[in-house]
Amino acid sequence: MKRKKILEAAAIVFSKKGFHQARMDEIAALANVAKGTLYYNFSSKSMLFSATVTEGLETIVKQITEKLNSNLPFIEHFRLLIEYMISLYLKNNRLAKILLNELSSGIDSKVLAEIESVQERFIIFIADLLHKGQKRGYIKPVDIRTAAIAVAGQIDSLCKYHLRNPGKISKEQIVESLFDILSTGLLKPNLP
Amino acid sequence: MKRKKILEAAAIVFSKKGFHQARMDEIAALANVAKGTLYYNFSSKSMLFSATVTEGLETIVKQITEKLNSNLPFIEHFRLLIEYMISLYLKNNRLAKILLNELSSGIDSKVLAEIESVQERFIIFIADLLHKGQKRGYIKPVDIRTAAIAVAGQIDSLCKYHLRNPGKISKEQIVESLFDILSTGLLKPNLP
Amino acid sequence: MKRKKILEAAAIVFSKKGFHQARMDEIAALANVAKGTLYYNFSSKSMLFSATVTEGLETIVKQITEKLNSNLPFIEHFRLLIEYMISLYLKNNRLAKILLNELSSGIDSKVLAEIESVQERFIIFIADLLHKGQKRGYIKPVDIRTAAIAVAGQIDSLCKYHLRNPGKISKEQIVESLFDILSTGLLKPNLP
Amino acid sequence: MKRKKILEAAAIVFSKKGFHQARMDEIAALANVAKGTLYYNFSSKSMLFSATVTEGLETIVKQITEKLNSNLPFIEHFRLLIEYMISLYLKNNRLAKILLNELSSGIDSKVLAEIESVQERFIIFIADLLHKGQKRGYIKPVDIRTAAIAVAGQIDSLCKYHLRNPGKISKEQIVESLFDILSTGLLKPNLP
DNA sequence: GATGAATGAGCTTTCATTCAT
DNA sequence: GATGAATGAAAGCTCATTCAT
Repeated sequence: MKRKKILEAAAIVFSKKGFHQARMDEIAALANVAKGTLYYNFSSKSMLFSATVTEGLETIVKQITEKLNSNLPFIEHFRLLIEYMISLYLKNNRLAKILLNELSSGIDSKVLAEIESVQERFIIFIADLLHKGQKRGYIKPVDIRTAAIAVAGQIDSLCKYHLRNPGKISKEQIVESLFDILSTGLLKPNLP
Repeated sequence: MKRKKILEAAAIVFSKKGFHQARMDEIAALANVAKGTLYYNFSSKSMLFSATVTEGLETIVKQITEKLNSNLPFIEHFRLLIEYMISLYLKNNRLAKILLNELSSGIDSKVLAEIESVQERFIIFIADLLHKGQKRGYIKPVDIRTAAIAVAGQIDSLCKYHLRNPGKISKEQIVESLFDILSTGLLKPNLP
Repeated sequence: MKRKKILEAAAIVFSKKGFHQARMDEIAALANVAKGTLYYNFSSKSMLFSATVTEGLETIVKQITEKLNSNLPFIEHFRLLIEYMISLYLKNNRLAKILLNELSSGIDSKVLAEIESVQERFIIFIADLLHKGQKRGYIKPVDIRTAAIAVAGQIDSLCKYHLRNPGKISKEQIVESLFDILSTGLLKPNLP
Repeated sequence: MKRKKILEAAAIVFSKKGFHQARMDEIAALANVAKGTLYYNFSSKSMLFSATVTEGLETIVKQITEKLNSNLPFIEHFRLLIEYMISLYLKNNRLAKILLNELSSGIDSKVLAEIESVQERFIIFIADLLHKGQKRGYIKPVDIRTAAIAVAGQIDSLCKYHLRNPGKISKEQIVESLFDILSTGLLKPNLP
């Protein structure tokens, strides 16, 4: 029905403009729906935003989890994770942007908390994957949560750059660099 | 005179609220200046934003450069860079946030280009530092620009997390983790 | 069937909120009926209001008339009238408020005329009772219509005050004061 | 300046339409002022309403008090009070209507309290006058507050009727009837 | 007969910008 | 140079009304 059309339009507009710059008029027009219909389905702009983000994360996490149920050696697993998260970001970047960025002031504190919890769930999801690798002896004894945040930050900034400057870095380059840096770091081995 | 007071107030308000949520009223009040005075000194909100960001970067770059003119061994240099950028972010996070984030639509395209170029200059600044390390044989032959972006992304996401969840990660932890990951990566050495 | 449920709900909501503040949603919910059903039974909000008021007055007038068909001495009759109108107002204050107050602009002029005529009928009803007393020699030769309006006004303001400030004046006090003032006035007799 | 023009326009519109039906657009147009100017001078519709009522009462009370500083015999004083309140109502009926009527739900509770306190002050003002008469032996030992409310109610309903049905009752008739009823009541003296 | 999802005109409010002083 | 009262376009939201089922 119209609810789904609205959520799709909302994801597009919110991710392009951010919460405050997004206009209900624009979302309505894009969803091909009257403005009142937005409010018939969602009680406010904040609630629409919240729904957009929440329902979006479910989709993403489900997609990643499905892909990673393989039984590859860990390194391959690790590379796949990076590759897949980047693919998802670029394909789905509307939501990713929101997930990793939008925390402007001025949103209902209730909704703000909802968004923060969604972000937290995403970080936890990455941390879980890293944790498994650590238990199996593949990952150094770093703080897992910190590492997860760092990974998310790198993905975000590289993908944003890619999207902002089309052509300057290819997707493959991003995956390669990220995998390289995350695997063995930036420094040459055997330094004094 | 008033111009300086305005820029200081603008930096505080813009970084706390972002471009669109910042209100000229608030900036004027904080600068202890009449609203008309903002327009006497800057032709529009966009231009004030542009000036704030540009003049802010100069300060930051100058501060970092001064600190890094030492003749330490590269590894120490590298650690210092990370440590100092994080300190600056946390101290000065107002501007850092803008530098690393704000790219909302709705800004005059002229000003948008200005902001993008400021961001680019910051990336280049990091890339330059990495490049020197590479030439001197300390850094692996990765793509320097990609690495710079990744470094900026990690700093951004870790610092944001730190600010959002006071107490969960200490500043020292951030520096240590970042240095560790960036130096030698996440994976244990000597894996098959 | 549903029509009656709607009218009951409408009386409650209209008298609590007044015409303009009452919402069709609320009436429908209270009547346990879909919003469309309101429009199936009444062509518009104005017509629903009109029906609510008109059918309400009939009930009230019928109730008062029944009570007053006694053959008491006029003074008792008069006191009873006052007492009963106040009881009705307080019990039924939903409609009374409308009858005595609601004349906001913005109602269809047709409906407005209907309401005015209902109010007029109520004033006439009181005037009739006074007129009978006058014919039988109990009431001074004042203008009957004016007196009726004054009586209605006193009842209205005292009851409103009673409802607004629970506990400050009891119902008995209202009846007593009103009866006293209306009977013999405020001034002491035998004044120069 | 514009503040005064706005208050005048607001009094006209609020009293004609009531709080909820009054439109900020209409007030702005009547005051010959841009809509934004309303909000430059008053923080919200509710606050504008509050200011209109409060500042209006001051004027009215001042006017009545001035008139009543005479040293006439009490009966004349009493008649003058009635006559003057009615004149004021009819002349100034915009505010009087608000003072005696407007208590719709949906106003900020803060403002609602303000209005109620203004109404209370008006009742107290009448009660004071009656009290003086009582102390000097002119008024029967009725409950003063109740009497004041009854007086206000009569004035309100008679004046409303007068305004609604131009020509049916003259102003003099209203004064005469009210004075008569309030002085000696409706009943003939010397009844069994 | 009855429903409720959908509508859109119209409302209050915000805020960058202007301009007379 | 500096002010701040005034502006008006544009936003979020409400709600009587309609109509396909």
